[in-house]
Amino acid sequence: MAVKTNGTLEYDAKGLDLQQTLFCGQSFVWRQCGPQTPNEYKGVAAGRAVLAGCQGNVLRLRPLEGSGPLTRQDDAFWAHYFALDEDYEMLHSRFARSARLHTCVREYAGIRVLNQPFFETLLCFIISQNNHIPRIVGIVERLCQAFGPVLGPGLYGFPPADVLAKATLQGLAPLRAGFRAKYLLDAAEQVASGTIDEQTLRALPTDEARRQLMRIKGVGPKVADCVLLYALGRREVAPMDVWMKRAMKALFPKGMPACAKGAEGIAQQYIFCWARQNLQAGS
DNA sequence: TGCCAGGCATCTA
DNA sequence: TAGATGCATGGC
Repeated sequence: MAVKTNGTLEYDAKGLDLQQTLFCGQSFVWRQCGPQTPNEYKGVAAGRAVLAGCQGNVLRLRPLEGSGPLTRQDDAFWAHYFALDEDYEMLHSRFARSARLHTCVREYAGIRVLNQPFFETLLCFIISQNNHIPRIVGIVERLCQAFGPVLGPGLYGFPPADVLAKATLQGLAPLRAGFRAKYLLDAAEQVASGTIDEQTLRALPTDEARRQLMRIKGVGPKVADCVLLYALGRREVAPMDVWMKRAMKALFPKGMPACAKGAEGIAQQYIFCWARQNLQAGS
């Protein structure tokens, strides 16, 4: 039980590194707090707004100004969001069987693959296509401000699908999302109408779930795999973007070693971060 | 100032 | 069916 009497949540962080996890490119909804609290981050997911910080091996979440105390429902939600229910110690020991993966584990041991809300993740990765991370963050912010619920002073959540589905292309123009605006509308319409249903996707085999996701305009293999990995808990898929391909080629010229099979999602999250630091500078 | 980005849809051969 | 091209916008 992580709920404290002062309305905060405290967890055994189990080695979680917030900086590595929140800013390695799997989520676009977290912001670093001011210079006074450099190790604290504010974020919103599923209409829940928190300040998150790690002290030693304690992950502490507290409500943002204007939102109420955190509850038992928040407790379960955030524990799963930060993957505190996954056995990373076991995964690390599996990765360590490969010399190269061992390096990834050593450098990025604190990275967790987050379990993010489905519709939010879908929108974020539609926005991400052919785009830069700073601009993705900006578009997401404007999307929430324009269509999301007010959670506190200057604080907005993601718009629900039915709200966004009622918007028009003209209405989305201030987001400056470019050609992606029509894709956002199609995603919202299909989710709002039930054509795309999260629970149905969860029950489907991964390949079929991917096919269903790709019926949304603007969702191809890359975006679908990101949604499968980050929102639907499919750890066997890989978001094979440019960096990933480069990293895979650099790390595993003869293919992924057998020891990493079954955990590629997490392994590749490590590789992704390794690639961002090492390949960006060197290639 | 111009290239190009964590893709995808559409067109053409 | 595979390869080429255009897309909106803005970061760098």
